[in-house]
Formats: sequence, C-alpha cells, structure tokens
Amino acid sequence: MAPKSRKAALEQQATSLFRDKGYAATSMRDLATHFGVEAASLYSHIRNKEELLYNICFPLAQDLFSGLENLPKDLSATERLLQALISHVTLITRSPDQSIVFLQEYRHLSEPARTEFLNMRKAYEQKFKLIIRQGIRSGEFRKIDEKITTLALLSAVNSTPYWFRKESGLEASWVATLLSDILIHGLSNKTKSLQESEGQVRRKVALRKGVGKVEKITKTKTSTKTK
Amino acid sequence: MAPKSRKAALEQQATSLFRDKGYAATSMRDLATHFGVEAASLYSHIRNKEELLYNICFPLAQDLFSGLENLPKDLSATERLLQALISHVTLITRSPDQSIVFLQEYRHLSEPARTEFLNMRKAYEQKFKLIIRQGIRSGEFRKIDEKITTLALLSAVNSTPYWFRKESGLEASWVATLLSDILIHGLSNKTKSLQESEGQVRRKVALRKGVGKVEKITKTKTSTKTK
DNA sequence: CCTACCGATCGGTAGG
DNA sequence: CCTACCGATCGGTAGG
Repeated sequence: MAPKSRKAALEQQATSLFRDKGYAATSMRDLATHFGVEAASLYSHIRNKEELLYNICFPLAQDLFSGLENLPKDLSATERLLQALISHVTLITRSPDQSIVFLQEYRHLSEPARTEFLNMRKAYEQKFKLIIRQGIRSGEFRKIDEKITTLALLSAVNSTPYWFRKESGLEASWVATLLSDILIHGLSNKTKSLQESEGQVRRKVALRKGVGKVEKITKTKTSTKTK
Repeated sequence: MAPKSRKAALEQQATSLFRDKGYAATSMRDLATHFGVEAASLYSHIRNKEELLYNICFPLAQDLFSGLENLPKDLSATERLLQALISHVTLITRSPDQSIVFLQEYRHLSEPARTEFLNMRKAYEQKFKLIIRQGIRSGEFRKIDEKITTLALLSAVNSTPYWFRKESGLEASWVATLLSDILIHGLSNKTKSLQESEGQVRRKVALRKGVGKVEKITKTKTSTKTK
C-alpha cells in the first residue's frame, strides 16, 4: 500500500500475480488489466517482463545477504544461528508474496541473472552451514550432517511466508525465535541436565515463554527477554 | 528407466521437463521434441496437457496418504512421528522429480482437481498435526505451536527431493531417521537427563546410529553422549 | 498512456 | 504417428 512511484505499484501488482499464478502463467495482459492500463502501456515503466522478476528477486536476495553480514562477530554458534534466523524470517515475512516469488520463480530468470542468483543462494547457504559447523566444533551442536541440516533448516524457515500473515498479530522475531527453539532443542520434552551451557539460561527461559499458542502472545511475549 | 508403456514413458519425460522448466513454461512441442515425435502425436496418448500434470500429482498424493493410514496404531507419538516421516521421505525420495512437480506445480491443475488436491494436502497435514498434538498431550513433546511446527516439519522434509540422489548411496530411511532425529532432539548437544522416557531407549540407540556424517556412520558418532 | 499491430508460439483438431 | 492447419494468445514495438 501507498506505493512511492507508479513503477513500484506495478511491481507490487506483478508480485501479487506472480505469486498466485506463477511467472510463466502470468501474461502482460493479465498484469495490465489488474493495473488498469492497456498491455502496451506497461512498457513505459519497464523494459520487459523479466525486469519485473529481476526486481522482485534481487533486492530481496541482497537484503538477506546483508542481514547475515551485519551479524555481531563475537557470538556463540547458538546465538549466531538464532540471530541469523531472526534476520532471515524477519525479512521474508515482511514481504511474504515477494518471498514466495523469490523462492519459486527465480528459475525463470534468463542467463546470466539466473546463475548469479544461484551463486548468491549457494553462498548464503554456505554461511548457515558455517554456523552449524562452528557449533559442532564448539560442542554446542551434535555431530549432525552439516549440509542436510542446513538445507532442512532453511527449508523449514522458508515455509513461513506461506502461512504468516501480518494481520494475525504474530511478530516475525517471535516466529523466528520459536522456529529456532524447535530446531535447536527439538520437539522432545526430555528433561535437560541442570548444567545449561554458557549464559543461555536467560535466553532459554524467554524462549519457553513464547512457545504457547497464538492467542497468548500479546500477554508476556519474548520481549521480556534481553533486559 | 524401463518404462512399462509408451504412455508411462511420456509421463516420465513430462515429469522431467515440468521439474526443470515448470508446467506453464513447458510447451507440448518441447515435450514432443524430447519424446521424439511431432506435437500432434502426443494426443494419441493423452487427452490434453493437464492430464499429464494430474497423473503426476495424484498418484503420489494417494501414496503419501496411504502411507500414513497404514501406520501401526499402538505407537507412542515419537514412534508414530518417526514412522510417518520415514513413510513420507521414502516416497518422495523414490521419485524426486515427480515430488518436486507435485510440490510446486499442482496449482496449475484446473478446478475441481486443484481444490481436491488441496483438500488432500490439508488432510495430510492434519494427520501430522494430530501426531504432534498426541505427543504434547502425552508429555513426549514440549508445548510447541502445533500448526507452525507441523508446517515447518513438513517443509523441512520436503527439501529432500532437491538434494537427494539415489546414486549418492544414501538410503531414504536413513535420511528420514536423521531428519526425525534433528526435529525431535534438536541440534543442541545438551546432555539429556538419565531418565529416558518409556521404552525408547532401544530406538534411541538405533537413531543415534544413523546420525553422523555419511562416511563416518560406522565409527563412534554422537553415541558417546548419553552414557 | 493509447490504438494499432507484428511475428512467434501456444494447445489442440482433422483426417489420414 | 504424420502433415496440415485452426483460432487464440503471447511478449513486445511503432507512432503518436
């Protein structure tokens, strides 16, 4: 809503249609009709159809990448993973439709954009993999398969745009924290030993508070945590 | 390989193309060329393009559904979840391309097939959600959000067709067990209390066996922990 | 942003 | 399984 420019409004409309019907099945006439102009008029704002897809995929890719680069350097793997996931989930839930197009339609980019995109994704996954590795080396994480774990983990958090709605009152950071908690501690209710690892006791208590059903979050929430 | 009928071979070729280019971006002429005939000849095997998509999506949907219905009835939630995930991962890794089309292209089905498909998926997710709920009630699982957990969990396992290759020597049941282990026990290396919950000790030992890196499985692994 | 229009390609049919 | 062909629609351009 409240798009800055006409072009931004057009990209927003394209995002919505690409999300619903897919890039290939969305025609410029579809788009024009929803935008309220004739098909030929679209080309006063854009050069071609693919430019729309490009402008949906790459800014988000860039934002996600930057999000990881801006993480504090002196964290434990557990904390790094949490922060990385919060960054990721915050960004993709901020624009769910854009994220879904980003996740599903990038392959319709022509070369060399497509390869460039895949390289960014690979590098991004690599950063997560390194956090996992760091956690295994430090003894924070068990000796799980790094690659499989990384992909399963990213896949799990990438499901958020499909069900996350801002109107539900959920906060992205809360969702990220909840997912991190599941991924790090598992579903199991086994009693953990009293010896909690370094300095994560406060974090953990806070995590537990945010774990219940949706309706309860406005009460205590996770904000009680850091202070 | 070794397709029973010409029609089956055509569906296999269609699966491969739909997987690589998407349903909408794959033309009947593409398909015909790869299949080695003229476009018009395809219609002696099929009624229309959508029939191909239908025959890719629905049999797999049916198989997945049956997989859950055939689970033994007297299991703990932890065991049920493991069995359900093994069934799921085994089926989708058996035909990775078909699974990817199933996951990504079903939306191009026309009505009423599309709605029928979505209803099956909903019911399928519901069955997983019930296992989670059962686990929470029995105290096996922590009080996590059922819906979010279910979707994140299915999303995590649905990433397998994207990287799983039979030639890698991995076994589907091993992958399923590994993913279950991550989801149930988490990444964390926190020492668990000695009081393991009812009768799962043997299973757990078995799980741990499948946890290390691929090459190292037979050596020591995480099993050093519990004792 | 419009009218008018382009060559290419789409899914599919007729008839053998 | 082929040749021949269909009406519809595609992304995009010319020219105003």
